[in-house]
Amino acid sequence: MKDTFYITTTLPYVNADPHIGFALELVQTDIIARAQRLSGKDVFFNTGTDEHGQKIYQKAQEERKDPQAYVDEFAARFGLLKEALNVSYDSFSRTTDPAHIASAQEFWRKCDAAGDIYKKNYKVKYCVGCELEKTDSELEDDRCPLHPDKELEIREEENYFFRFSKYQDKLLALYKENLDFVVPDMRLREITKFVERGLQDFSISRLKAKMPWGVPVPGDPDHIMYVWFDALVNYISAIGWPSDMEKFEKWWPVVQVAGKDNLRQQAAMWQAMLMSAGLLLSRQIIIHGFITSGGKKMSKSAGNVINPFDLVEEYGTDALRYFLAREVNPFEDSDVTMERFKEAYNANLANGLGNLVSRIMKMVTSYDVRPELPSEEDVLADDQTGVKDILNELSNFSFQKAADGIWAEIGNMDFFIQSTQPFKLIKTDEKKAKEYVEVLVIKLWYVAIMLTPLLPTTAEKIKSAIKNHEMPEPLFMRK
RNA sequence: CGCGGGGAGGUGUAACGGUUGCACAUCGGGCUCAUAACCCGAAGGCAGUGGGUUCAAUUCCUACCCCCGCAACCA
Repeated sequence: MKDTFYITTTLPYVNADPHIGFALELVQTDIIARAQRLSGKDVFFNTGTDEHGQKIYQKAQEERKDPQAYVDEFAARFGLLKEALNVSYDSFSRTTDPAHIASAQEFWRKCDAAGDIYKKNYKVKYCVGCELEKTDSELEDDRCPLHPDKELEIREEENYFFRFSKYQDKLLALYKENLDFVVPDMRLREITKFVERGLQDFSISRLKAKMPWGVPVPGDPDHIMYVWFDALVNYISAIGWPSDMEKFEKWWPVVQVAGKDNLRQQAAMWQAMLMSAGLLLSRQIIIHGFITSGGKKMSKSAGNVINPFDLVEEYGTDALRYFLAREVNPFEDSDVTMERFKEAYNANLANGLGNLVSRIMKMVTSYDVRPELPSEEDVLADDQTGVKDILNELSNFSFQKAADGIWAEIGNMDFFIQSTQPFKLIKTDEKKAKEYVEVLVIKLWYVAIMLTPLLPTTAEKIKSAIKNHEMPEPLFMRK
């Protein structure tokens, strides 16, 4: 079995500040990456930013900025998530990077050589009121909601199209033969149904005269690649395709983590593009749900936006990681409110884990218990400790189940202290008391190792306190 | 008949063809090592509604009601 593992998030589009939905995707991906590393795999973890396209171009113009300066600024803001969420990515890909641009162009040539790219007239609906092109989903009753009294103009332009329709059967075969190609199941069913209904070729270029901010189409100076086409190629450009094929071969294929809004693009369009270019398909697509706030989609106007940086500021990195891993359903939409966050924080981190560490380490240090600890490597290799099971669950996206298992163990340990009462026994039977505390600290050692992918900093603090035989600072203060 | 997801104690949620589990909140008891934390116990759900399959359904099927996403070039 290949002992390398390549995983990536989607690249968020940089027309707004990072929000908690993307934080969810990053943390989920990071947990899997860390669990795989602990299991002994050689891991490559990619994320980055998608920086081309009309919306960015417009925004930059509105703010009277050079598009590159504009995206540089946003890329830096997304880069701050690395530290805020303590994510262990190996590569931060930006689609404006020259190597990526060259890769996207080579990819285009491959698809073109396969006969899958052709020119066609593309009809767009244009609202003269807004002076903007409109898509069907932006319209109400086939009219611009902002200018319902004005007729929409139909404008035509020549675009390049990708022969998506050609790959319908191959895609269906892929889904049928590879039942965990998309997880969860319901998303595989959803994409299968979608493809069964028939595919339309999609436009993959824009006129440069209208929208210059993108990757130039090879051999046609009048056209710019449509942002989707360019952005998807990042998954292979990030690992060296085509300039460093040795690196590419080492890591490809990829496990992709994406939101449910990205199902089609990742599980169908991108796979068809890979087929066209003659590359191996992705290994697996994991589709997470959305985070809602107060039962509603987060929006500035509703005033219910939850900013990941604010949560980290108030509760800390590991508290946010904990919440996203355990209190949020990895596949379904989940509601997040500040109340719920605080409740989960106090119950499980302050009163649960944090308090347990304090009570055990207090006894360890005052009774001077110095157990022999198995090495971390030995614990990871031992089937009996339950650590392996936890890592497996984390690798298989069962974040909640893994966390439930760890917190059940925390509960057991609190119960063990209560029922053996070493703090009382120390006065009458010192040897026995110390034996109990020794059992506890070894169990805590295992717990710390299990926690590593979920709460890396906290796990490190616990391990360090145990190894150094010292009372740690409180891990999570009550709020 | 466009596609898909969901309706469970005060709130939020998990699993499951055969005593509904967990967290928070509430009530009673215990402990003092600990972050007024921890442990034990109690109360609280006819599992949206009607029908069906089954020895047995919250779990499978079906109809209806309600909520939520998506419906392609919007990344």
